[in-house]
Amino acid sequence: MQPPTTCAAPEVQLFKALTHPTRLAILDLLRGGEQCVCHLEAQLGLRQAYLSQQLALLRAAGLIADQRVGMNVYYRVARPELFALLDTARAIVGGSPLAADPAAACPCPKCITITLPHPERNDPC
Amino acid sequence: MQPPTTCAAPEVQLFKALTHPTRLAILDLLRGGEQCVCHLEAQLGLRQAYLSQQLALLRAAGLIADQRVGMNVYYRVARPELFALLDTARAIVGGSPLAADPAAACPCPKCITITLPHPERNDPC
DNA sequence: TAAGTATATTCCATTTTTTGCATATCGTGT
DNA sequence: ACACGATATGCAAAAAATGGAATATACTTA
Repeated sequence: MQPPTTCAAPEVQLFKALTHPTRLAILDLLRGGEQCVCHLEAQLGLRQAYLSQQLALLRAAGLIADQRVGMNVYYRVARPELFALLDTARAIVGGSPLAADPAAACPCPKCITITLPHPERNDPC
Repeated sequence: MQPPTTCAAPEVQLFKALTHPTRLAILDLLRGGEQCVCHLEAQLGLRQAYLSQQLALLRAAGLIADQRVGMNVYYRVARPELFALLDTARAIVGGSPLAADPAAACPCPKCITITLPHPERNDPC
């Protein structure tokens, strides 16, 4: 409880969720639509448990939503305005929307079976 | 140094500067134009030293700029896009742009001499 | 039901951030 | 030069974020 001048400011929680390179990278990967965890894991080259922690944080902040399909869990951005927010932020600091490593192919069975020839963009498996 | 997938992400620094109710309140007070420190001090009801620390942080982040006029220092938002960022953030989390306490009049001589009758908006003294 | 795969959670040590206090600095007027 | 008002900075204790390891849960398939 602080003086009435320093209000609760729910935006703070939103910004806190965004103060992390990994979490920003995750959101960027979700620009192309929902992605399964294994995809994110492969593209970012991070350990599963660690990635799951960050996903849980973003989920708790209400920024992403998950949907279970068979064996996999697909995540998507819950509020599309988030992308506008990230774009504005980049316009201010002059950053680039993350160069998703095209060489890192997703090892999940879904992607392997389909064998996409030109992974130009993040395709939903 | 992290794997190439987790890039430096300068946005993180921007968001970090925004993860604080006081700093958000300061930026909101600057919506109406530049304000002297004593103004912010009075409106927010915070100790001067503490406020100055937050201002220094925002300054270091390149979000605000200061200008010395006589005895006082006036701060203004360096990147107007910041307001768009804050607006988008509020659209996501559903917050209000801070109800600046109209009862708290600025005690600095500049404001007292002018004796503004209707402080409806943040006027630059 | 049992095993296997995909994803989540909990615990913990380390590092970073926060915040209040004391004090320093800078410009102004006398 | 001196004192004063306005603002800034350094420091230390408390609080929070970070990232790793082990482990738990939830489907699916056999």
